[in-house]
Amino acid sequence: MSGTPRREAEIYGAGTPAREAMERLAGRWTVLIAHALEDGPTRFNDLRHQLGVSAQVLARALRDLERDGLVARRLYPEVPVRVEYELTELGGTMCPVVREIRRWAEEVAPAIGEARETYDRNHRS
Amino acid sequence: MSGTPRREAEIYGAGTPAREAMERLAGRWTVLIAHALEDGPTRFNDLRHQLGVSAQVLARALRDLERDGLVARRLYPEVPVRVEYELTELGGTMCPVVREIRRWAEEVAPAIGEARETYDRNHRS
DNA sequence: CAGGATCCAAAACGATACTG
DNA sequence: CAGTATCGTTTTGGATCCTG
Repeated sequence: MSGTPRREAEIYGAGTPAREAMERLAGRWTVLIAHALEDGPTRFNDLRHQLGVSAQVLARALRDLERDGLVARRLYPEVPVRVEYELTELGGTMCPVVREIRRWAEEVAPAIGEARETYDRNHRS
Repeated sequence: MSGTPRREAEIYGAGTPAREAMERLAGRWTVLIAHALEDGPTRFNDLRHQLGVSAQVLARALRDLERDGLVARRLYPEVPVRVEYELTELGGTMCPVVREIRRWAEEVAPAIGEARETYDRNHRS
């Protein structure tokens, strides 16, 4: 299902591989998953719990990442089954970027919260 | 490093400020807008054309960014009206991060494209 | 030109139920 | 445990019309 659902205007770099890669990183779950996998292989339900996301969505996100060669899926045929996800070498290149994003987020979170309050206070109906 | 079941850091739970900031940066338009504004103030329709997005969506994205104190809106009461958007000082802190993201995207785009083709070929229904 | 208002289509999400 | 299938809901984006 996650084939090529993209079809937008052809501007700037839209449609180019670089923009697609950018949009992948900017995807809603990519950064969170990458951050979670940074510490090593992680099981499906662990991931699910950490991100607070439904199995449905997580499965699809992981499949998309696997498709892009950023994440590897490893099946251990035990009983019960164990499946671990880990960053590929390519996926590992996201780590520094993700770390930057996270650092930025922590740094500006308070300021953003303040700005938002101010905005809401002034822009009330 | 491997085999160490450290669960030291629980990922940011949904609702925390840091995660919210992270999700804002990971938002679909934030990075693209930040990148466009990096070169200086830009007009609404310029932005619109560069991103290839509808006025509606752009307006909403810009308003959200303005609310978070990342972007400033400047109105020039000329005829016709001119409105320019620019990064605030807070918003400017996104630039290094965005640059990193973009650099990463360009670097891995070919590999991702290849991985995707391979995946699709092997996983063809 | 810059956007709000409205309506509509498509995508994303979540909950539940079910399978290997 | 690790998913898939189905369904209903929510979110998101686009198109069109309209205003200052």
